[in-house]
Formats: sequence, C-alpha cells, structure tokens
Amino acid sequence: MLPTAQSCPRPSSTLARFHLSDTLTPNAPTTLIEVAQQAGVSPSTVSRILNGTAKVSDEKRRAVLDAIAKMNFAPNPMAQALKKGKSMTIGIVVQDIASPFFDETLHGIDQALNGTGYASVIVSGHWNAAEEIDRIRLLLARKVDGIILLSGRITDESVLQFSKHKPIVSTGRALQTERALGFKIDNEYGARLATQHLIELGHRHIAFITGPANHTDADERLSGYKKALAEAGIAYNPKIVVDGDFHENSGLRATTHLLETKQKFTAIFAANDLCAYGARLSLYRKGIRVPEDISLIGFDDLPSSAYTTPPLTTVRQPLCDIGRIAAQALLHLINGDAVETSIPPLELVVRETTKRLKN
Amino acid sequence: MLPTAQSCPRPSSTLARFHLSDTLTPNAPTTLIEVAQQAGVSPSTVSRILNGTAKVSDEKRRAVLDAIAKMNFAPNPMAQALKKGKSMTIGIVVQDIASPFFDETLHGIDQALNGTGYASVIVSGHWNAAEEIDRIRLLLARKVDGIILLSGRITDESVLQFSKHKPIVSTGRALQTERALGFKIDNEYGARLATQHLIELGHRHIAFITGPANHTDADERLSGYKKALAEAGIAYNPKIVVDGDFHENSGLRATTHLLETKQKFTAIFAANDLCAYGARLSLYRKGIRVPEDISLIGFDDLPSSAYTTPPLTTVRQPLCDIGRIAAQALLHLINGDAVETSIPPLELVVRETTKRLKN
DNA sequence: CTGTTAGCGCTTTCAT
DNA sequence: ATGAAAGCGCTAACAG
Repeated sequence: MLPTAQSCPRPSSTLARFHLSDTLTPNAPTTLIEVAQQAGVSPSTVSRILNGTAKVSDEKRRAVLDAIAKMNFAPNPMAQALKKGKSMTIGIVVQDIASPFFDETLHGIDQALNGTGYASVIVSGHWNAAEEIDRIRLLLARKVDGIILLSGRITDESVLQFSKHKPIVSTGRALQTERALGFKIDNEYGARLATQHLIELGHRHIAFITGPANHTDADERLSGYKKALAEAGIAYNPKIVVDGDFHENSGLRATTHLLETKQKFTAIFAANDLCAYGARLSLYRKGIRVPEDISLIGFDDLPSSAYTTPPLTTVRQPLCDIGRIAAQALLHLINGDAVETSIPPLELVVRETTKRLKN
Repeated sequence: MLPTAQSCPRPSSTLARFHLSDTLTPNAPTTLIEVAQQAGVSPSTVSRILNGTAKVSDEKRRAVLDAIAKMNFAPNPMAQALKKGKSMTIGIVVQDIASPFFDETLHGIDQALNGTGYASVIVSGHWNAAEEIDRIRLLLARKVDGIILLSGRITDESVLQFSKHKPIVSTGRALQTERALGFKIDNEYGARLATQHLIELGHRHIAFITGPANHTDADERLSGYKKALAEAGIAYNPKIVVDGDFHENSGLRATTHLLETKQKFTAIFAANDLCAYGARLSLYRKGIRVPEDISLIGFDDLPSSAYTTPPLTTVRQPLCDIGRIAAQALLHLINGDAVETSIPPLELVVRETTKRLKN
C-alpha cells in the first residue's frame, strides 16, 4: 500500500563510540616530526608505519602508534598531496546542484566514495558548455585526482582532451579509453517501454513533451517514442509532439498548448518526470482528470514521483546505481586498473497515472 | 497563471571566449620557478605579482605576466595551502545530500562562494549526531578553512568546541562568538502564520503532523501551532496531533492514522512540505478532496510545492538566502571580520490547498 | 624594488 | 630495519 519511492538505502548508521574530548584540543595540530621525537624514532619510520611502506620492528611500531594515539596525530593532507602529487579529492560536475535528478546520483557517488579516503568537490555547469569547461578547468587547477561528469554538455572530444590531464568518467555518453570512460542508459529503450505501455492500454493518440533541443537523452527518448509508435502501426503526428526543456514549467506550458490548440490525445508521455509534474498541473487546472481522462507517464522516477497525486507511472532510471558505478569506475581509472561497467536496465514503474482507455 | 516556484535565480550564464586548446596541453604542469626562469626574475618576484604582496617594476611584471600566459601557469593550490596554512576550501555538512531542502540552501552557498576562490566539500550527517561529529572531524582533518553546518543534530557546545579549530557557522541555532555563528529562522512565527491562516478560513479542528522528536525546528513549529490555537481560543486537542519525521511517508502514515481513527478535523498542518506531500497522497487514496473537503498547509516551500496537485499552500523559508548568508558570514569569520546577519522573514504563500470552511 | 634563504609537513631514495 | 637528507611548489622574512 505504501508507495515505493526510488532511493538508495539511507543507512541509519550507528557509529559507536565517539569521545568529543578526544580531538577537540584546539592546540596547533601535531606534526609527524613531533610524533617521531615523542616515539624516539626518525620521521621516516613514522611515515613507513603510516603508509605500510616498509617493515618496522614491533617495538618501534608500538612506540609510534602510542605516540600517534597520545598526541592525536593525523597527517596533514596538504603536505601529503604536495609530496605525492595526489590530492585524494575528486571533482564532480553536475548541471544543477539543486535538482532531484542529480541528487540521487550524487548520493550513489557518496556511497562509493565513503571510506575510500577520497573527498569530492561538486561544481555546477548549469547546462552550459562554456561554463562546464570553465568548471572542469577549475577542478583541474585544484588538482583533483579525477573527474565525474554528469550529463555534460561538452563534446566527447573535450572530454577526451581533459582526460589527458586526469581520468574522467562521464554519464550520458559512450566512451572507453585508458583514462576516460563514458556510459549511458538506453534512453530509446526506456522511451519505447513507456510508449508501449500506453499503447497496450489502448491509447493511439499519445502526445509527447520533448526535452531540450540538442540534448542526447532527449533526442533518444523522442526516437524511442517514434519507434514504438511505428512498431504499433500508429502514424506519427507532429502536432502532438511539443517542446519542453525537462523542467516543470515547460511541461505545464506544453500541455496547456496542447489543450488550447484542441489537439486530440488521450495520453501524454513527458520526456522526464519534472516535465510530467508540470503537465499534471496543467491538466488539473483545466479540470481534466488523471488517469480517467488522460493518462500520463514520465521518465526518471524521481523520489517524489511516488508521492504525486496520483503517484506517477514512469520509467525508472537507476540514478543511485549510476552514481555508485561511476565513482567506482573512476577510482579504478585513477589506480590504473581496468574497468568494466554494467548498469542495471531501465524499468517501467506502473503507478497510478496511466489507465486502460475505455471503450 | 504560472505557479511561482521558489528558487534562486539560475543564471543562464554566458561565459564568453574559451579556447579549448589553451590549457589542454597534457604536459606536466608548470611551476612558479620555471616561470621565473623564463621571465628572467626570481621566484619571489613571481610570487609577489601573483599575490600583489609588493610593488614590482612594470618591466618585470610584464615579463612575468607574459611568461605566465605563455606557459599557461597556475599556482599549485597544495603548495600554497601547505605554505599559507589555508586550503581555500570550506566544508559543508548537510544531513542528506539528496534532499530538496538542503539543495536550495546549497545553491545559495554556491552563489556566495562563486568567484571567491573557495571551493567546498560537502558531507552528509544523515541526521545522526555521531556521524555528524565524525564528518566534521573529517573536514577538519582535511584542513578546511571553515565549516557550514546545516541543521545539525549536535549540541551547541560541540559546535563551540569545533569552532576552536576552525570558524563555523550553523543554521538552526542561535550562537555568536568570535569564531562561531548560528542563526535561525523563527519557526514559531512561521507555524503561527500557517495556523492563523487556517483559523481565518474558519477552521477550528486543525490536525498537526509533527517533525522528528527532539528536533528544534519541529518543536518550535508545534509550539507556534499551539500558540496560534490558544490565541484564537481554540482548545488544543492532542488526538489530532500526530507524529511525523519530516519525510513523505510519515505524512502519509500520520494522515491515514488520523482518518482511520475517525478524528474530527477539517484541516492539516504538516510540519514540513515533504510531510504534506505524504498527507496529500493519503487523502487522495481515501477519496478526500483538497481543499474542498480538507485544507492542507505545509512548511518550507520547496521548489516542487508549486507543482503539486493542487499547488501547496505553505510557509516560505528563504532557503537560498540562508545559504548565501551563511557562506558570506563564514567568509567573514575566516577573515576575522565582524559579521552581522539578518535573514529575510518567513512568509505565508497561499496557493491552492487551503480553502474557507463552508457551513 | 628585488634576490637569497628558509622552511610549510610529509615521503622517499640512499645509505648503513 | 632504520636514519639522514633531499625535495614537492610555493611564500615570507631578511637583506640589500
């Protein structure tokens, strides 16, 4: 009875013991040298123990470990970074930090990075290729060890160029070199899934609200829609395919346009969930019921789609998995390891906005 | 006619000129010393020009600038950080990276940081004090220059303790020292606003879905609700005050509980928007209309609240401003400057889920 | 105004 | 197995 919202497992983590007093001594941070003195060994020995670089006698090891604990020492990351040429930081480029779409993916990345010692710096490209390039440069200048690019607007060549500096993994594109990896979901398949679902319910006049122009994901979804139509022997009617941009407002406008120009349609397939929300509102404003009068389907399965009124039928994208997989792949690239990725398939999530066409 | 969704201005930034070829030479990054050699000056001179630390003759300055441009030099942040003891990084602690609530605030922070040279590392506390402490320690170990804590679960004392290491600004608490600043919205006022709105519409039986136990924001909202009731001479009825936890599911469960135990109420005030979404769905499932049968009001004004069906009446929290102000304040603290903050007041946003009680 | 000289805190040969 | 010494790339006295 409860709607199943998409979301990664949120660990109700129960970190045990933590003594606030421990590290909260506000004196200047201890250095490795001080630890060495305290333990009566050389700095190198401390370093060796810290990094497991070489064998150290149990006696000294014990002394050093003691000193470390006693002095509450932690190595200075800047110094390590400077020395090793690795910052233990990765850069993440999203398009909009305040978008549920990216959030889920970030969550997956977060999970994968947790406990690896890597931290991440997140920047926004704002769907703008020039800004995106600018931000990637910034990350590179900051010496990140690798980059995850989510739904970038830049060309594959640019990605390849950047990958010469640091390994990079990108979603939404097919790519595979030693230092760059791109993988994408099968948008066309997903769109066919959605369209076929509608067709199976008896719909023949299915409106489509597109994504932004020149956006690969958007284009492929449109193409999947067309294919499914063709396969079912339904003529493609450009009059009921209207422009959107993946945001709520565009869905609202598009639907209102459809309605006001008196197009004939019994179902709407919005290129993403956000857009479907807007469509839903437009329908509501006109007093048109969903799904009784019009069926509605989205794409993405954002967490909130399980709580719309009524809950939205949509195509689930494994956002969180994608994030996790991207991060793991990047870690491999950074280590020079081979990567092989496979992401879970898209699946149709039938909720309550689609209904068999009566009669 | 279009709903107004809360959101910061999303700059459709038009960064001009960018020559990909410029920085994409994958050779090892240039160092300041090489620049100095190329320009025929000493490293210090280059450093001076870079930092504006001292006067330099036009001639040498020109030579250095030329060399910098020619060699496409950018100083190594790790080296700078090690030397200056400043990493130009700030740490942000959210509770959930994938929550629209935090997103808007992050967006504000992002805006404030943009162009300052500071980058941010975001970590999640997952509403868990122990984990939060752990994460803050992590940030401190990473040598962030300051911390922004959003809706932390830790005590004020802990914050004060941490602030001895690095400046910290926190939302959701009142605090003001040399190195720590906390500011909060007037939850009680906001809750009164919401409750009064309902009362003015003629409602006398107003159910309330609480936030998580021991959560300051939640407690204060409950208290505001009670106050407004008392002011209107309406008896407080604990039977229609039910537990929630700020998430959709709890709103759904709470409302279902209200309905199944046959409580008498004509309106629901949910302690936050997410919770209101769940309530909305519960009502929908039972075939109860909003706002005709039951009025519903939330708290926060998340961006998506303008697109629910019907659009949600709620109390707007200036999330984005809060983020911006927090970041600016932190920057001031870091510089040792005085800070004075004032955040915009909460305001009632009347949309379409509340209605005058007929009778 | 400018160059020389020490390091920031750590890792890593290179000896022993 | 361990210590001494030489930097990573940059900045900040300190002398001129």
